[in-house]
Amino acid sequence: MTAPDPTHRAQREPEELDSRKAAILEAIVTEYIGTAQPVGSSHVAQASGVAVSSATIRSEMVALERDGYLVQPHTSAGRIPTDKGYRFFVDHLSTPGVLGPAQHQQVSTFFTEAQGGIEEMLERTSSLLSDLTSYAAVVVGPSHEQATVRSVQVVGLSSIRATVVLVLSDGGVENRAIEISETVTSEELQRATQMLDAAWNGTALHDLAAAPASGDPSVDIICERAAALIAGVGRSADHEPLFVGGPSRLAGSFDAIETVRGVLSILEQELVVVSLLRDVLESGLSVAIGSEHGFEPLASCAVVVAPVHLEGQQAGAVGLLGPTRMNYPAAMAAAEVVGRQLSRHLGEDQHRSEGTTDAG
Amino acid sequence: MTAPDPTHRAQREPEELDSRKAAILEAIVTEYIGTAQPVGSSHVAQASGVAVSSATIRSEMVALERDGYLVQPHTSAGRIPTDKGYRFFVDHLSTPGVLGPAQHQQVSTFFTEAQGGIEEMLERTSSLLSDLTSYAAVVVGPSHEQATVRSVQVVGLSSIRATVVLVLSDGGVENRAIEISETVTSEELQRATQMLDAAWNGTALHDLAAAPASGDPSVDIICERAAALIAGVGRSADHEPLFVGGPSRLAGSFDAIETVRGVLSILEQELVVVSLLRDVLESGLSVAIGSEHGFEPLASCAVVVAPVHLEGQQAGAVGLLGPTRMNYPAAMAAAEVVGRQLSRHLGEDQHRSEGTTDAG
DNA sequence: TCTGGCACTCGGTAGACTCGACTGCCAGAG
DNA sequence: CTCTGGCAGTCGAGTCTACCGAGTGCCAGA
Repeated sequence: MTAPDPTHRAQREPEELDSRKAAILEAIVTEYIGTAQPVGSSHVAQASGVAVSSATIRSEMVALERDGYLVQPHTSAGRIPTDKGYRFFVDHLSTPGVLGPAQHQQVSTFFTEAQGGIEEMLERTSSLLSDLTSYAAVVVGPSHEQATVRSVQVVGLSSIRATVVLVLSDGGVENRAIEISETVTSEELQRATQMLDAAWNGTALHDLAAAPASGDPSVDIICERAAALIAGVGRSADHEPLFVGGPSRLAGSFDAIETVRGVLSILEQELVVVSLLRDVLESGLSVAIGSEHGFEPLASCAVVVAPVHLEGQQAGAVGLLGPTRMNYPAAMAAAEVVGRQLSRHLGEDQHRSEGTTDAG
Repeated sequence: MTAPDPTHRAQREPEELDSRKAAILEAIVTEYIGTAQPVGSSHVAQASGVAVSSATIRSEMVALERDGYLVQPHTSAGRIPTDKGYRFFVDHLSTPGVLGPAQHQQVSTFFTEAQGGIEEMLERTSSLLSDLTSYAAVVVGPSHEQATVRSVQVVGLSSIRATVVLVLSDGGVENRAIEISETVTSEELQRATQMLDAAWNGTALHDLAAAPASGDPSVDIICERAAALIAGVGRSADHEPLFVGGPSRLAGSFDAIETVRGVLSILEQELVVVSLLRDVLESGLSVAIGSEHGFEPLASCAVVVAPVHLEGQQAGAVGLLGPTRMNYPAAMAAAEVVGRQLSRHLGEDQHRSEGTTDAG
C-alpha cells in the first residue's frame, strides 16, 4: 500500500529476471500458494499474465529452476517455488496486499473498543491477528528494559501476607507476593511503602538497589523481603511479554504432524521466538522465508513481522507464522495494519504520523 | 450363558467383574496404553496376572466385549478398551501411581524456588505439569469472583496518561490504562486515588459503584474514567485465569492431524476449558474419559483434574489433557501432587492439613 | 524465437494375491 | 462345569503388477 519504504527487501542484490520469467514465477507462486500442488507449464499458460504456449513456459521454467527459483519434486511433476522464489515474489511481484473491508472493519472495531490492561490487550491482539489471517500469530509487547519505577506499593492481604506492586513508566505493572513471618500492622506496611517508593521511584528496573533501612525492624523486614523478590523483576526485565494467538491454525498449515509438533514446541519457548522476531526486524526485513532466518526447526515456515513503535522507538513486534507457501500479501498487510494500530493504541500521546489511512 | 450374576442393578453401579475378567481387562488396558495396538488373547496370556490359555481368555474377552468394556476395531484384530473399560481400570484396577524420585524432586525444587507474581506462577506450573507427564496441562487460577478490593491507586505515566491499579484480597492485581484529555497534576491524581480508595476499598468486584464525586472536576473526570474501565474488571471477574502448558504434546498424542487441530482450538477457548474442568470436579471425579464429560469435540480425549484449594475452598484446578489411552496412574499422581503443592504454595498461611508426605 | 508434437518419466491408484494376527467354535480332558 | 488345544475362517496390511495421466525435455518447422 503506497509503502514507499522498501523495508522488506533482500539485502543481497536480487538478480533481475526478465519480465516474462518474473510473470511466470509470479503465476507459479500464486497458484502454488492456493493449491499446494506442484504447478505445471500448462497451468501457467492458462493462467493470466503471459500469452505464450506451454512449451515456451517449459523452457523458461528450466531456466528458473537452474537459477534456483523453482524445484521439481520429481521428474514428472510440476514445479514448486524455492525459498529464493518466494523471496523474489515478495520483493518484486506481489501487488501489495489489502485487507478486505470486513477485515478492516474488524480491526477498527477491535481497537476502538479495546480496553483492559496492557497484557490482556496484547493477548487479544494476537487472537485478532490470527483470526484475520488464519495463521498463528505472535505479539511481543514492550519489554521493561528501559522502564523506570513510577510507584511502589505494599498492600497487606492477611496478617502475614502482602503483595508488592510496582507500576512502571511504560504502563506495565509487576507484582510479587511476600510473606512475613510476624504479624505486621498497616502502619508498618504504609511506612514500608513510603520507604520503598522513596528509594526506588524513578529508578530503572535494573538498578533497583538493596532494601533501604529505616531503623524500625518490622518495617525493614518488609522492605527486605520486597527487595529480594523484586530483584527477580529486574532479571526478568528482558523476559518480554509474548503472546501467541491461534496456535491451532498451525495444524492446518502443515500436513506432517511432526512438523506441527516441532513448530508448536518452538512457540512454547518465549526466548527463541522473541529473539527470532528481533533478528528478523533488525536485519531490516519484514518477511523471513524458510531458512532465511537461519533457525533450522522453522525451515519449513515463513515469518511475517511488523514492528510496534512506542514513543518513536521500536518497542515490540507483531508477527505471523505459517508455511512458506503462505499468502504473503495478505499476511503482510494484516501484520502491518495491526502493528501500526497497536502502536497507535499503546502510545496515544505520540505525535501523529503524517497519517494516511491504513492499508488502502 | 456366560452371565453368572443376573443382578442387573443400576447401570451406574459398577457391575463387579469377577477377578479373572478384571485381571484380563487390566492387562489389556495396560498393554494398549503402552503400545496403542489392539491387543490379542495370546498377548494377554503371556502377560502376567492370569495363568490360563489364550482360548479361555478369548471367551472372557467375548464377555467383556458384550458388557461394553472392549471393542474390536475389526474382526481379525485384537481388542481395545472402551471408555467404560478405561473407567473400570481407573476406578478399580490401577494401582495408585507414584511419581518417580526424579519427578518428585523436580516438583519440590520447583515449589521451593518458585517466586514471582501469581500469574507467572500459574503459568510456570502448567509447564511443570506438562513436563512431568508429557501431556498438555491446564491450570486454572483462583477467580476474582469473591475477591474484594484492598487497594486502589492511580499512577500517572505522562501528562495525559495514567494507570489504575487494583489490588484484590486474593492477591490478584488488575490494571487498566486510562487517558485524560487534559493535563492533570499529581495532586489531582493523588486525590483521585484517595477518593476511589475510600469508595471501593473492601467492596467486592461486582459491586463497584459508580465514580464518587468530589466537586473538583479535574479529579472527578479521573475517577469517572477509572470507574468506566474498572467496570470491565467486574465483568471479567468470572474470566478466570487459565494457563495452558505444553500444547505441543498434543501433537504427539494423536495421529490424526484433524484431531490435534480440534483439540488445540478447544484449548484456545478459555471459557470452555474452565467450565469443563469445573464440571468434572463438581461431578466428583478426578478423571473424565472420552465422552463422559459430554463435550463432543473432546470425545477422543481424557481429562485428569485435581483441585486447588485456597483457604479451605476450592479455588482453581490443575488438569491434564491426553488421549483416552493416556497413562492414568501417572497422570493422576502428577496432577494430585502438583495440585496439592500449588494449593499449599498459594495459601501458605492456611492451617496445615494432617500433612502426610505427598503421594506415596 | 516461438510453437506444436512426440516420446518418456514417474507418482498415484486400483486390483490381485499373500501373509499373518486375530477370532469363534468345538470336542475332549480334568 | 471349566479349561484347553486345535482348527477353520476373517480381514487388515503389505507386495506386486499394470495402468493412467500429468508433466517434462527435446526437436523440427513456422
